[in-house]
Amino acid sequence: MPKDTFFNLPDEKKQRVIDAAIDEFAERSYHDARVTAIADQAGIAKGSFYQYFEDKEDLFRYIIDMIAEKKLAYIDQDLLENIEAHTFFEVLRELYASGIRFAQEDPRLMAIGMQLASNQALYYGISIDYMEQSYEFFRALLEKGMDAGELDPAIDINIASRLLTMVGYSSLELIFEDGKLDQDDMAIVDDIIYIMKNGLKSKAER
Amino acid sequence: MPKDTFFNLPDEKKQRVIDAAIDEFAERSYHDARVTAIADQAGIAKGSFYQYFEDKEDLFRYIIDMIAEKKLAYIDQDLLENIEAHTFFEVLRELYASGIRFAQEDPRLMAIGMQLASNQALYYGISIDYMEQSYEFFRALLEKGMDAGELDPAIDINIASRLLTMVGYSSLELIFEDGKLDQDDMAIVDDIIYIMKNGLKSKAER
DNA sequence: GGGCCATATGAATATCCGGTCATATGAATC
DNA sequence: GATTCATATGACCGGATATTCATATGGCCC
Repeated sequence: MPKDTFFNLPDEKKQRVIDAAIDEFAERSYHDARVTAIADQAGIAKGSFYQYFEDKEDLFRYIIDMIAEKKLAYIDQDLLENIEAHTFFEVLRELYASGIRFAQEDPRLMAIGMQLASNQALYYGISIDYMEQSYEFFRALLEKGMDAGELDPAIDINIASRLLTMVGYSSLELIFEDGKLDQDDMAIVDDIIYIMKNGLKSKAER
Repeated sequence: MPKDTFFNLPDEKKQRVIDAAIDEFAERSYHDARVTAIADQAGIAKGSFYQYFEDKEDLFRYIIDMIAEKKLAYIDQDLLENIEAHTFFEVLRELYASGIRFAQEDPRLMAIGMQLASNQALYYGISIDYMEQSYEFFRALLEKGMDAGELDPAIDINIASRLLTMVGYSSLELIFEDGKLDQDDMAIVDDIIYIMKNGLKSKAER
């Protein structure tokens, strides 16, 4: 947790520090990110940094928590509250779509999130929780879909929940491959959903 | 390329260096991996390290190439040579299965491979076209499967090839979460193949 | 003005690491 | 035993970085 000194800062200055940190962590891994660069870009003295945060990790965790919170906010709240009124695949589509909206809004946050998601080994304690949360969410969603008869009962829910988490991240990687985002992105999501829904097998062979 | 001095080493000593390197690169990212730690663990002087390799990157590439080669060897060669005689899903199953056999044999090699595959951004300057190769392979496989009428023609081959690559890696991550899943590893592969083949949708709704 | 307190500062410190180099070793050859 | 050559060694250098600390600043209350 950042120190009181940080929270007491004028909003504008606080924001400068947060912005500088996001820039640095988006460009470099946690270990390679430099406190000096963050302080410089924020226009504060290096010493001040340590008046605000215990250490580098303190800031990193703060930023990660902020990203997680922000990402959650991109999911259509109305849909989340009336989840019963939607089909499994509608909800899945909205989840993947919200990931894309989030990435479009601030690619830096996505870059940080992807690092965390894809390289857990490097961030032992820090990332596991968020992954776990995602599994839990998908598990609940899959169970509901199964109860409603929407899903094939032969599916293993544990495996499917992990698969859907990974596929969600894959979609973001796919979309970011060319470096730019455009309206075709939703088409990619729909292609992915199509595969997850119907499988690869030709209809003739079913 | 390592220097001649390295290749002239007695096998036992060579192996000690390789083992130490694998341990270090499995635990830390390329940038965080320490030449000193590798030399120490291998029981050689730091100076000797530079008699064997140009620099850290030289050793890293050597290890990566070794892993790629080893991984390829885990794929059933007979199946690869007679690929025409097998269905798409048979080949897919064997590919995923070989990944698992490889990971079981030496988890350290998998850890290094996963790092590379999932986060090339961390290795600025060291571009390794590992992933691209996998896409290409899956693309060719998908095209063949589509020509044979095994696959749904509505599938986007580019997207599917990336998805299959990612899902392959997901399966490895899945089997590494021991204790959470009470099935044996090949059963996990079969569950994943089932989903990729048939999709999540219930048969009643098709 | 003077005392108090939170905050700001950046030079200094401590640590770590990749890579170099002068020197040592030891085996083979004559 | 002298010479040569490949190999081994670890102290050392240069650079980078996180963190500390003594000092300075500036607002606030009396």
